[in-house]
Amino acid sequence: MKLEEAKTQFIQVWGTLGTDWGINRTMAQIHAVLLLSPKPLSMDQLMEELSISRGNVNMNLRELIAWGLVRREIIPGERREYFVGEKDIWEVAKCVMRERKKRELEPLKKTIDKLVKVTPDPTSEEYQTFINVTKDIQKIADGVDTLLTRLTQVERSWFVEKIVHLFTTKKKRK
Amino acid sequence: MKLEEAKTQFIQVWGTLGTDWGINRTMAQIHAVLLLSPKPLSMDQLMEELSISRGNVNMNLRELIAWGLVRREIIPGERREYFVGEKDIWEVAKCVMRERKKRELEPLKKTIDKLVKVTPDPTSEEYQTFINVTKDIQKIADGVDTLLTRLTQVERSWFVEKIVHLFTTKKKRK
DNA sequence: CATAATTTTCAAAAAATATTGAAAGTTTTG
DNA sequence: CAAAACTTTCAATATTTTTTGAAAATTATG
Repeated sequence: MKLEEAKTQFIQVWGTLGTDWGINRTMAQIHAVLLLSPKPLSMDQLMEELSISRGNVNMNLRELIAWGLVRREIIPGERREYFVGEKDIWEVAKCVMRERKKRELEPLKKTIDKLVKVTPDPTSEEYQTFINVTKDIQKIADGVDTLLTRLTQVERSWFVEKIVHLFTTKKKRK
Repeated sequence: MKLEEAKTQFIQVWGTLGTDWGINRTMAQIHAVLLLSPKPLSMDQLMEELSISRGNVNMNLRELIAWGLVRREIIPGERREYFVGEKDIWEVAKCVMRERKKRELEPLKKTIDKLVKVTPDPTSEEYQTFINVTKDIQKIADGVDTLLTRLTQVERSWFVEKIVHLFTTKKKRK
């Protein structure tokens, strides 16, 4: 396969992945283009590459910067701004984990913590079910929180090489 | 807080969570209603509870069943069908992990496996970047695959109680 | 400070996604 | 097997999300 075709396919697959993850397609595609570019790119180059409007590039770049996946780069002597994507995919993954933990897990935990305090009524079956489910969610959410915190702390080499042994060790305890 | 209010809030927060995860709001809300119900519910009860149409309930229930989060329940002597939601949240989490692994991770891996075979051109900087990024994604995707496979095998008690120690053991190696 | 280069904003338009509801389909019952 | 009870489908509609593009804002340059 020729490089150009492969790049197109990559941009497409990364866009689909983004959509699956609730990230808009264009945002993911801009990220893909930056991932594959050895050099920083300007807004005009991104508009050209993806055939999209300036406003669209601008908004999605801002969002990518907020996620920590892209940063501005000023090239001395150049008037216009350039953008660089984080190329270490483990760093990208950690960014996404941190961001989603902050935006989704933490609000969930806050709400659930309130809900488990609902006025008790031990005779009601409805109450029992409610309290069981919410307390269960609370426990799992804590587990996910711990997992994400730990994962965002480990090095890429650890993740890539050691994760296979993660559960095997524990299983021996049985 | 009164139970009714708490239920409403729960349905709302679960719906938001669904939206964040690329699952449609109504599907998540139907799931929430079933989670909180001690008894199986009929389509009519769900329509009533969420003020949505029959067609909508039907389609979203079908999707929930496909995900393995809800099952049909036939009550002897009753003509109409009833539905029950899986209430063990760890089971719910495992369902979601399995389903997304199948729908997202596996297709990604398949495509990336093709893309890393792009025609080599060692002199091109573009080629180098492409191959570095795709091979990196390949490694991380394998790691994620392993992690998900392992996670979907462990018991809820393990996840809730032992996950805290997961990385501490490994860190001692340093 | 006036002009030019570039970025940002945001209302309007387009595209994508979700919902309705009525008709068609299916299963049960007498 | 006809009628009743219930479920499924899907074209039309409504809602939500994304994109555009031109005007406003900002920043650099002479």
